[in-house]
Amino acid sequence: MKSFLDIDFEKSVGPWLGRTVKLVDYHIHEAFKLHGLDLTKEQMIILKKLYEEDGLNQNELALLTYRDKSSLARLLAKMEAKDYLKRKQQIEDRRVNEVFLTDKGAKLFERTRPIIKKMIQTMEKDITEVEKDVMIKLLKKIQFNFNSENTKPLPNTL
Amino acid sequence: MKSFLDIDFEKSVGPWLGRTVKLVDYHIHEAFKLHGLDLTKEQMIILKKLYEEDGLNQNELALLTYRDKSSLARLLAKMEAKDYLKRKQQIEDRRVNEVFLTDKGAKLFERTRPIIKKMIQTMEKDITEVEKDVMIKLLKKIQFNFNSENTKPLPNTL
DNA sequence: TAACAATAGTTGCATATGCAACTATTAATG
DNA sequence: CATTAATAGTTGCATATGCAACTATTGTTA
Repeated sequence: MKSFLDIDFEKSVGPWLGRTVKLVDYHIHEAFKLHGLDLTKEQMIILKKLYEEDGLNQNELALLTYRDKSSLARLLAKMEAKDYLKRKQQIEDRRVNEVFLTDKGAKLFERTRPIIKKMIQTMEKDITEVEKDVMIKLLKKIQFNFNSENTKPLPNTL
Repeated sequence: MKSFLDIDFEKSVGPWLGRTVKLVDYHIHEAFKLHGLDLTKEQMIILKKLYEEDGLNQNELALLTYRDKSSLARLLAKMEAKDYLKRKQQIEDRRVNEVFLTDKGAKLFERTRPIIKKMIQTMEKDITEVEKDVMIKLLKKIQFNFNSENTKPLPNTL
């Protein structure tokens, strides 16, 4: 029941992209578990943004991490429960929560760095700088193609 | 609070891959919604596999789609409820469920093809065949790198 | 043959995600 | 100033996902 329509799809980069991302996610998860870090990839990304700039509010974090604000809020709740960060209501504008790393959160993030660094080395082994640049260039082009052919504005999560 | 450790990470392909996949998912979702197809990308992939080979069992489908068997089972349950497919217990081995497309499911899948085809055209606009091959070659290499540096066997879902 | 092992699938618990509707607060406007 | 609009964040409902423990069934083996 193989269809002639399949041909294009099989040769598309889409499935390859998806599977690669899945592998990356899996290996990050495994590495954190192996090192006894109670942390997901998504939570690590939050820590990273706060480590770069502490005191961001939830909206800014959502934009920076391409997540829906509700999804972000729930991530923060879990991380606050684990004492990785703290939300503080801004006094000038009481709608806003500013998010700050705790010492525990900052130290945890520092422990993730060599793990991630090693994972990138593994992942990009035998891939030259030029090839990496080509890949990123192509990924950017794909993203550009989507955005340009789009009448409807993209949601903040993308 | 910018750290020297960031440099490598920012230049890694990882984040670019992730964001691109997210965009692909979003656009597939939007396109299906626009055409009134009550279907997710994941469900479409199941339809695709069954369209190619009807009567696969759940284990085979899980392997083919790189999903956990429990995740797959739940996808099937939803799709069976929408009458896109039907599970039939095998009589020779009553542990096995064979999965068959319904007419509705097959017709639905056929309706997705031109939509997906067009999306791929949009996505890969101004990208040459050579570039596409390079990209896929690099993605394969990344996948190979992960698998080779891995003592622990990968789960079926990858 | 009876006990144990392997296999297919399901279920509980957990993660993450987005959309839409909602609350609270602040800003804008008539 | 009072009503309305905009903004930040939360909550309900839905999707998908993986792991581990479980059931049911079949295969193996002592």
